[in-house]
Amino acid sequence: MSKAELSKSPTGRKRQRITIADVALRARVATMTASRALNRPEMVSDELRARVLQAAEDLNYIPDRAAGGLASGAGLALPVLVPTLHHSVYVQLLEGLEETLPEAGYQLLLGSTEYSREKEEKLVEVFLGWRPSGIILSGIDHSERTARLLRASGVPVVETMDLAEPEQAGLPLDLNIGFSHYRVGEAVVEYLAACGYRQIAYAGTLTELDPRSVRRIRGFQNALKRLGLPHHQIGRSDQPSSLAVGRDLLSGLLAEHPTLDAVFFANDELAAGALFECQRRGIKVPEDLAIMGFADEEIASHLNPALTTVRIPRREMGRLAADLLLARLGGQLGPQPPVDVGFDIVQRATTRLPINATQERV
Amino acid sequence: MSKAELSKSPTGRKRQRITIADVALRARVATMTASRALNRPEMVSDELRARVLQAAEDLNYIPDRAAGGLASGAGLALPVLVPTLHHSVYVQLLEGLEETLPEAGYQLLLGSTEYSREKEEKLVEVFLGWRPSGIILSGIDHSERTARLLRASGVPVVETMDLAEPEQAGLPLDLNIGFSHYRVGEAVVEYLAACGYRQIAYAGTLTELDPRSVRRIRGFQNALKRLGLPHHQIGRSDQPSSLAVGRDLLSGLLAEHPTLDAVFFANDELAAGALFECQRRGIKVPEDLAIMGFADEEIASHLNPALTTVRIPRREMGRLAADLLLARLGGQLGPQPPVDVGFDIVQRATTRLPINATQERV
DNA sequence: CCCCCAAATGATAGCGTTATCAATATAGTA
DNA sequence: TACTATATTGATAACGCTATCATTTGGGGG
Repeated sequence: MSKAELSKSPTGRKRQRITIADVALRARVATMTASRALNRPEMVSDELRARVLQAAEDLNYIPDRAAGGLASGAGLALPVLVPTLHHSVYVQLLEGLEETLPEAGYQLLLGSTEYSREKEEKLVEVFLGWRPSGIILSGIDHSERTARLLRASGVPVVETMDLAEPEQAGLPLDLNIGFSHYRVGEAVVEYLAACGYRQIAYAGTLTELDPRSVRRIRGFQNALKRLGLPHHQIGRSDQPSSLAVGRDLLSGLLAEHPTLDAVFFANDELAAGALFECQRRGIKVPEDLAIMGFADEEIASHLNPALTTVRIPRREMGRLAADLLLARLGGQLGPQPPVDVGFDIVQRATTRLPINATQERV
Repeated sequence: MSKAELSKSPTGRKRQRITIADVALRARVATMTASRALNRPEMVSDELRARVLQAAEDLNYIPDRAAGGLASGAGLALPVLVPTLHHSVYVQLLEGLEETLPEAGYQLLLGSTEYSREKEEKLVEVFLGWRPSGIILSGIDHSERTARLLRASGVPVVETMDLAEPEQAGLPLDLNIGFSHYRVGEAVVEYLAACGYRQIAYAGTLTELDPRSVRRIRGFQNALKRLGLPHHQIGRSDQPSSLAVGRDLLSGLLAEHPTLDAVFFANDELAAGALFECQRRGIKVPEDLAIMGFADEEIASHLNPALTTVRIPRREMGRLAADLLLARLGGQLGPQPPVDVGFDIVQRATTRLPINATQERV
């Protein structure tokens, strides 16, 4: 293919990319016909379509999505914001989204907020510049500006991994699918109490910063109060969660409250770290101390003893979020109430069996 | 702000987005001045700049990156392809990239290939449509079409996580920073042999499909041969790697080769699964069986006993890849030879100490 | 006090596509 | 055979932004 064959720009601006005009030229058709041959094959005769396709292949033509989007007004991008990629929960949420969205023609743009509202705000601002068709957020707590920008943009929003309660005025922003962290906190206490534990602690990271932690702890404390159990034992760390932090949290709690009989960790990674520490110290689980995790990541079922935890349907949440969004994008899905996907307590071997209960699941 | 204040389109095409024209109108300046006030503040007088910024804020204006990119010819996107997000290795590689690239104004677009060349090809095609400034790939093995499209596009490419050897003609595509999987295979065998192990097995997933595995195994086998050790023990699985697969691989290998004294797993997750299985079966590690992992993920140092593994500088690799790419994008960085970041064997407690050696690192 | 240069601002023309509507060709109908 | 409905194809004008070049403004030097 010679340079001469390229369509040339009248002005002096740089010009290098193979454009649809080049393809059309080579196929001896109008650019519009080339565009149609590529995007709406059924509108073009077999012969021209073949010529265009061949020309495109010959020239290694790749359509410019930015230009296409500009012209058609169609959205191209679908940003997804997650707090971190270090928890398999979010990776699996993504997988749920990826099952449907890309094949519907949307490009997922990933951003991680590191649990920071400021970062989230910045990312939302950046991504809104990419003509998104919609946007998928984790959690329902956002900065005022984030909410304003999103509302002003008119872009459909899906908030996942948390549930807006009816009493939270103005929430959710738009679509919402998730589960109640408050109720997780409650349910865990109820479960541990049913197993006969009395000195129950909570241990987590970013306990003040992450609103989900805050609500989980609130549910946890309220349930303790309701059941007449002590409620002052909260292990906190401002580090991002890791096995090492789980270990430290356990050490800290045991140092302060030697009489603890159960600890609920904010995720399985922390719980696993704590369990490793117990192994090292010779603390028997669950005889000396019960441990519960959260999220049911793969490691939970492989630990020795296997970790009792809370299962959340994250892949399913991703799928449902995708479905909701597609329905909205497709047309006539109006405002929807929040969808509660719930959660289950997965009983394994780091807690003793509830009194009057049989094993729920392994 | 009333609808009437919006600049209006002469034709009947849909029109809704707040554009820079709206901002300019409100600030009573030309659109070009508004553009400059936003992008090259120093070129505009204080007064006008203030008016424009205020107007933009009032209108919740968000610039359309696609349009901007189209007009300026500047690249906006920087796609990163990784095989999976389930291994922290790749997440940390990403973190290394994120340290520099976003603040240099580039938007990272993430794609996961699931170790499939076909998926990679498709993703490359999609991403090339996004006017990328560059593109970052994992591995040096790509389909013929992938290579052709990339070359035709003229976009700078960085290949990471693997190293093109001089004898591999035509490789790398462009920039390359990584380490040699072949030499990892060799080094592990040499290390285990130095510890006195004789019956050494390799266990991994996708051992035929993933060229990195293939090369690692080749290095492994060649070293065995060179040292006069048996070389027929390879555990394979076609599942994506997981703790469960690690456990199964261990069971399979032990069933077939009861005399094994050491197993090298293709990653730490597999090794951890195997270790959990040993705990369950009462197999003593390293007395009855030595286990080695690969990648030095966080869990390695927390397992009991702590896992001997191979450390690869993935965050650093990400940083260096970013630096290389920025240098290339910035201007005059020409062709570069592959950069070898190397690897280290991290000696912990799942292998016995090498004869005539002291502990390297904990 | 006039001229020239630099700084600031504005007008215009694309960037690569596609929506829209006009033009042409084909086929079917009366 | 003339005429209209239908299927293809083509020309043109946006989409929202910025590069480029023209115009206006404000001084400093002669």
